Amino acid sequence: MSLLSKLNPTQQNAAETVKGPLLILAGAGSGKTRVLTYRIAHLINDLNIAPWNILAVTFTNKAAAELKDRIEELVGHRSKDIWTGTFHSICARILRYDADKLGLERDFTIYDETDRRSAMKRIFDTLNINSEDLTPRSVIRIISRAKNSMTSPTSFTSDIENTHSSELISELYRSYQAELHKNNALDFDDLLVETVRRFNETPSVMASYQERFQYTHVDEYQDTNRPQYMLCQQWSGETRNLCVVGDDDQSIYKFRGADIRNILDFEKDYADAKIIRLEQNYRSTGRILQAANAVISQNKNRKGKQLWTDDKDGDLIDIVECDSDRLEAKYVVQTIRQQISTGTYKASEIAVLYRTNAQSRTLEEELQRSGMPYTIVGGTRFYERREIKDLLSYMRLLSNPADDIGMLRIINMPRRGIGNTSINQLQQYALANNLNIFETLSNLENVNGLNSRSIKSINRFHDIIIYLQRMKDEIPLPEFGRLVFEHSGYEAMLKQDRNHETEGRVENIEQLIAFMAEHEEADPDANLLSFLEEVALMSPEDDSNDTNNAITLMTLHSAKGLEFPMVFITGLEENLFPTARAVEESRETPESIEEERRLFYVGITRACQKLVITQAHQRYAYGNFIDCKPSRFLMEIPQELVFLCQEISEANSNNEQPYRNSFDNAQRTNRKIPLRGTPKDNKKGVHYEWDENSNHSFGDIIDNDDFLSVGQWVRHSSWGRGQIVAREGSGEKMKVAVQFGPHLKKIAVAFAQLEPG
DNA sequence: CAGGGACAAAATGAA
DNA sequence: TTTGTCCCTG
Repeated sequence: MSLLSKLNPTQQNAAETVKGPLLILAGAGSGKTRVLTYRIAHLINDLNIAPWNILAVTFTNKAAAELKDRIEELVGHRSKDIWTGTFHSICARILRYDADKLGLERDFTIYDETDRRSAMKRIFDTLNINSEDLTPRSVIRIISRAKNSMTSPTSFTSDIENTHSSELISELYRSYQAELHKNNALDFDDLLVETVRRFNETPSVMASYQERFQYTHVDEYQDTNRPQYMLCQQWSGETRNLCVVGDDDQSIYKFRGADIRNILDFEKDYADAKIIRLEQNYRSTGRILQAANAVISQNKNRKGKQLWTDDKDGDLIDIVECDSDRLEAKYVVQTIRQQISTGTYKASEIAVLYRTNAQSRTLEEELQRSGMPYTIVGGTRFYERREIKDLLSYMRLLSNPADDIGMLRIINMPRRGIGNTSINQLQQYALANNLNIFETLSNLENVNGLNSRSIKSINRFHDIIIYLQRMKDEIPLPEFGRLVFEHSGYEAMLKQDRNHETEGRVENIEQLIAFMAEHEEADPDANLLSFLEEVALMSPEDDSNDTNNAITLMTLHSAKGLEFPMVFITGLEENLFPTARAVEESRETPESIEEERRLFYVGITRACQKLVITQAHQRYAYGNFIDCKPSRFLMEIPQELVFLCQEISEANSNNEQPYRNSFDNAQRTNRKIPLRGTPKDNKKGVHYEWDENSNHSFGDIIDNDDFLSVGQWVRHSSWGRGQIVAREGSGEKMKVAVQFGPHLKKIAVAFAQLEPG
């Protein structure tokens, strides 16, 4: 019996069409991963194609791993040799593997957003740029856009909406590339652009890959940008066995250069292309699909398709109006609690989606208050935490000493007596002699203006780096990670000021070391470089932790490709979803709202059975409340599909303390909170650290004439007026109990650090 | 060169 | 309102 008999006729057709260009227009939930899986298995099993001749590009590394697993179930261990990965990871692999032939250093570092911003900032500093409307950030944005449309510094003209400053930007672009080159680094965009460029320059290398990639598959084709489009052409080469899968209605990455025309014009690019539409949906109920179809049909710019299902109509879609974002979160959490307690859905079957990462905070607080398990995908990502970036910068520097950005990050972290003046001298010397900073460290006697103490400190640092460099290939990866942590002095620094915050940091680093162990275990050829690469190219969806029994919180973008039995989409308000920017742009170009609508469409089609959409009348942002109007998208859902309900504030406001986000947040994270007295009483800022372990009791009386005496009122920017009800100690170490709020329900105990004297 | 005050920026989405 | 960065001072 044939492998493909498990597919429906259209799917079968798609899996069997292996020669020539093929576009599979796959609607949401139409089983495209299934088709890809079976298609590749069919190639290997039935057509005897060698696995290493098959390439499959997916949107995340996790998706790649899943695809491989599923293929393995059909063809066994042979699946190991299939080339899979994201565009970025495959390019990185190629660039490293053939670095020498392509004119690169093999150990190049991959710069992320923060790194490239630091690099640009450095350029701003050296060129002494102080422009009103140009910031490192905005320039990076423009350069990134240029790269995504394959525009080099030389061909850069003012075609990208900048007026008079195009020459300057072109100059900055050039300098930026020079800086990266000097640091032996590539940024995310370069991985793609450089592969395309170097393939063109070195046809022999390109030919070797074309020979290898006999059958190329690209998932999520609607979100490819210009360089990715060109890679598709290069990789599929003369065989033109290119199978792209996508859905024009789900194109949501315009901001990073995705060009929806790639999919809309596929037939023009490949005249002999075959097109197969998958429109039967196996995921959602009838009503959810009807809503999705109705919404997306408002878009003009699309190929057009109608999803249909054999499934039942299912529940109505709940649309819930809430008074505020806080109540919205409460409603979501309450509803989830109900569903879980009645056993209708498990936590892992529920997802809460939102437009912007910032919205997760309120939801997170409410979930935490209710004690329900949840996991946040993306957001403040693990690898962007300070301590993790610092430690990774050490490791990066050790594998690529030319990486000045990493060097600058850690040369005085932990503080080791290398101050700004010394660092500036080093930088100047490096610049003048065309060296990187690491190289100047062994030439200190030639650097002007260093005093003997600085030289001593720098030498000590230099020794640390040399030692670690020597050790990097001597011991297993996780052991090495620990060595870096200890030997760099980072551990000592964290241990020195022991509080809740630093304990969290130590835990994070432990976790990083655990990842290193995992990485080494997964890949016998693992080394420091491969670990750093994996980390750099990780997508937020990739490092989602234990999702086994937790509610999932994520942005709509991250939700692409996933499905959940029950889905909440929150914040359906004008200027939030669609975003203010999209609303504004749509005044001139009405179609700019369409991308947002597609995003909403993606959200709706994530739901299998139950969809709840919420909207708030008021939202808390930048410290005050703003009024919100319901999103236009809400009106696009046909009324007969909707159950409308309202969530009124009175129902909840009775016994809740009046504190807003920052209070809970601060208590939870034990962050230092600046608490200022009223100007009349106290002109100096005083820092408090919340001390949850204090057993200080409410009635203690400590009398004192100091400005923080009992009975004194103080004001905090978020929590309003509070009164000191108790105090302990004096001078630098003083505990003060401050009470906020009218009902005397909550006592905040503070640990004060006063000005000496 | 560490610590504090003044001031600006923040939040669209992400490999 | 909160957070990060720059510059100034002791």
